[in-house]
Formats: sequence, C-alpha cells, structure tokens
Amino acid sequence: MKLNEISKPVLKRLPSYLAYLKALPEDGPANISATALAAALNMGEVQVRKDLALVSDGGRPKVGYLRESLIADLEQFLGYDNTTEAVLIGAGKLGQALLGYSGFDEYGLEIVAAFDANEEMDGKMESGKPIYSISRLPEFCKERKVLMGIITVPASAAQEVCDLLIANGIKAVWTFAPAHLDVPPHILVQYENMATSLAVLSVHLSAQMRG
Amino acid sequence: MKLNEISKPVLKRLPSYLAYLKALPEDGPANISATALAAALNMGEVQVRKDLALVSDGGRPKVGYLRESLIADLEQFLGYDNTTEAVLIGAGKLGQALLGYSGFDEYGLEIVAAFDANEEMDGKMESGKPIYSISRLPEFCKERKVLMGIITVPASAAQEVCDLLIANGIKAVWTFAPAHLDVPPHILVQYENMATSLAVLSVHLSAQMRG
DNA sequence: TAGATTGTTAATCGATTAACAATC
DNA sequence: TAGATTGTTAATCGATTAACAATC
Repeated sequence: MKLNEISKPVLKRLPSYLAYLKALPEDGPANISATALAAALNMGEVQVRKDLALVSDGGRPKVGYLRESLIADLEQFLGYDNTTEAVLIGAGKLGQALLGYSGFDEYGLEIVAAFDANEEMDGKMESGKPIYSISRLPEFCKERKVLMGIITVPASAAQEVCDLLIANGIKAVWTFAPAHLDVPPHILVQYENMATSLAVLSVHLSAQMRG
Repeated sequence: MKLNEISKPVLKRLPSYLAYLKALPEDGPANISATALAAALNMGEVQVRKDLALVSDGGRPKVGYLRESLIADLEQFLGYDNTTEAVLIGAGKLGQALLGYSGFDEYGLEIVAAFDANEEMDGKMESGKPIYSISRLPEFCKERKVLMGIITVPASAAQEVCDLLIANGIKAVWTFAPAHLDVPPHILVQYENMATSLAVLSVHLSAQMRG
C-alpha cells in the first residue's frame, strides 16, 4: 500500500467498501473479488480494484481478497483500529444525539466530553458522557491532548468556537454548523453539510417535476 | 442561467455562497463581487464567478452582483423558495434531533411526520411533529404525495425502509444509515455519510502524527 | 478615459475508464 | 492448460484554472 498518494475521492469511497465487507455473513465465503464488490455497490470494477490496491496487497488472481484481511487493511488505513479522542461543543439536540450514538467506536472515535456555553449544564451527564462549561475547555484539551473537535453550535457561534479549539491544540475539526470556517493551514475542517445534501436532493426533485 | 447543465461539484458549492451572503449585515453594501466572495471563502475567483454565472445573470462589471438578487437567484435555483415535504423513518435519537431542527425551513424542507417500527410510539408528538407506526406510512405518503424520505434507522433496516418508501412514491432519499442502498434508476439517494467525513479526518490526523 | 469586474474561450490538471499484460 | 482475476499502462473524460476579450 502506498501512503500519502491517496486522493480525497478514493478516501471517501473506502468506508463504503469496509461497511459492505463487514455486513457480509461471517459464515460466508472467505474470499471476495474486487469484481464482486463492484457489482454489489454499483461501481466500476476497475475503480474498486484500483482503490483496493492502494490499501492492501492481499489481492490474488483468480481468488480475490481474503475478506478478513481486507477488512483489517481498510481499518488500519482509515485509522479505525486506534481510538481518537474528541470533544464536542454544543450540547443541544444534535450534540446530544451524537453523544448518544454508539456507532462511533467502530470508526475509532470516542467523544470524551461535551462543552456548552450554558453554565447550568456544567457537570451534567448525557449518555454517559460529561458535559462541562465551555470555560473548562482549554484546561481539558491541553491535559488530555485532544486532537479533534466536533462543533454542534449555531452557525453564529461556530467561528468563535473553532478559534477556541485551535488555540487549545485541536488539529481536526468536524463541524455541523452551516457556516464557513476560517482556519490556519494544517488544520483540517470537515463540513458535515446538510445544506449541501439538501441542495442535491432539492434540485433533483425539481428537475424530476419538470421533466 | 442555464438549467440542466449544472454539475454536482458546482451544486455542492452553491449553498456555501448562499450561507455567506445571508450572513452579511443587512445594512452593509448592497453589492458584492465574485472576487470578494472568493476571498472570503478561500476559493478561486474564477471558479466562483463561473458558478454564479450559472445561476444568475445579475453580474455587472465593476459593481458585481446585487446581494439581494443573488440570494434570491440562489434560493430559487436550489429550490429553497418552495417547500418540499418529507417523511422521516426512525424516531430514535438522531431522528428526533432532525425533527427538532428548526433550520430546515430555510432550505425549503418540511418534515411532516415521522414513522417508527415501535408501535408504542404511534400517535406521540416530538417537536410538534407526529410520530406514527410504520404501518401507516403507505397511506400517508400516497395521500400527501410525499416525494422525499429521510432514513434514520439502523443500517440493517435501511434497505427495507428504502424499498418501502420507493414503493409508496418517494423519489429522493436522504439516508443517515451507514449502508449502501440499492435503488431503481431515477431515484436519487443522498448519503449523509458520517463514516466518510470521519475517514477524511482520521487519515489527516494520522498523517499529521507521522509527519 | 482607466480600471475593476464581468463572462468566455483555451490550457491544464486530475480522476475515471478502457485496454492489456501478468499470475495463480 | 484455460480462465478468472489481479495490477498497470495508456486514453478519455470532466473539472479547474489561466488567459483574454467585453463592458460599465
């Protein structure tokens, strides 16, 4: 596998391969070919084969990949095999939904604490995770060397929160707020952009109404 | 503006222009140039200019666009000016968070009802929206001619729910379940894929640790 | 008029797809 | 061996960027 040479489009396809492989029955065939994977996911088979070649060298002509090894290779490549700790800012409905989502450990993500501007929430627990006042964030992040921040505050507060996170050592930001964030280089912002998805759906529907 | 000729990458950028324009102070300058927009959003100015030209013809040399008209053009293009009704399936934590999110009307989306497999939830209300048993979905969708379905059930149930939606007239599916969905042509599936975002962040962090 | 900004035409870049050689 | 499947090299396609002409 060749590190550093992976493009974003490829990277975004890898999780779907992984999800499909993991959903396969345990007692099914031990091997799976790129061809079969492509067919199942409605993708081009050359594309799948090329993607897999980037993360694994376990492919053998005529037999394909050993399912288990391919899963392991994908998980390792995606960093799902070691846990990343994250803090979440904004313990509103969406924030609480994310706190309560039990599936993140599968992706090597652990939300270790939530922070909120509302002082009254300080000390509360939600889904087993502590909620603190935002004023406690600097101390917490530095002490635990947290690298990822999840932003679930309203758009108007997002930039401010983002600045605070970066000032306290965060290197990667996952934001659910519909707002553009200005960050220094080497800090990655990933937008979970509902507006984007809705735009695609909305335009599709209008096109269908017309045509 | 030229309909039908718009590509997905362009489409996905439009909402961020709109969000930025709407966040601008009401009492600020009435005009804004593609150049200024590009600078604010850290984008190439030719790209922004080209994108805007696709949805509006209000650009004038030396002055740029009239902010209000550009907002209106973007909203119209994205279909945010007329409301799309949607049903939501899976009234768990995430489903309830979406039900309670008040920002969707800004995008022309209205979740009119939620459905859940748990019969005990039938008839309950959440954030002012009714929750029904899934068995009532066919009748509801056909009667109201609902075109969009939002899937917030576990991955294992997603395909089944998707099939049910399509059987009852849904043309666009927005899914939060980490599962690939098989659908007939002309049905659009938009994956709100947390795993995808996490993959990008996770690989960025590992790369940063190494380098 | 001069200069900023527009929209467009041409060049570059990157990703996908097709063709093919290698191999178990 | 024959055939399925792999990985790679070359061709195509589409999107971005650069250069430029138009215009207020």
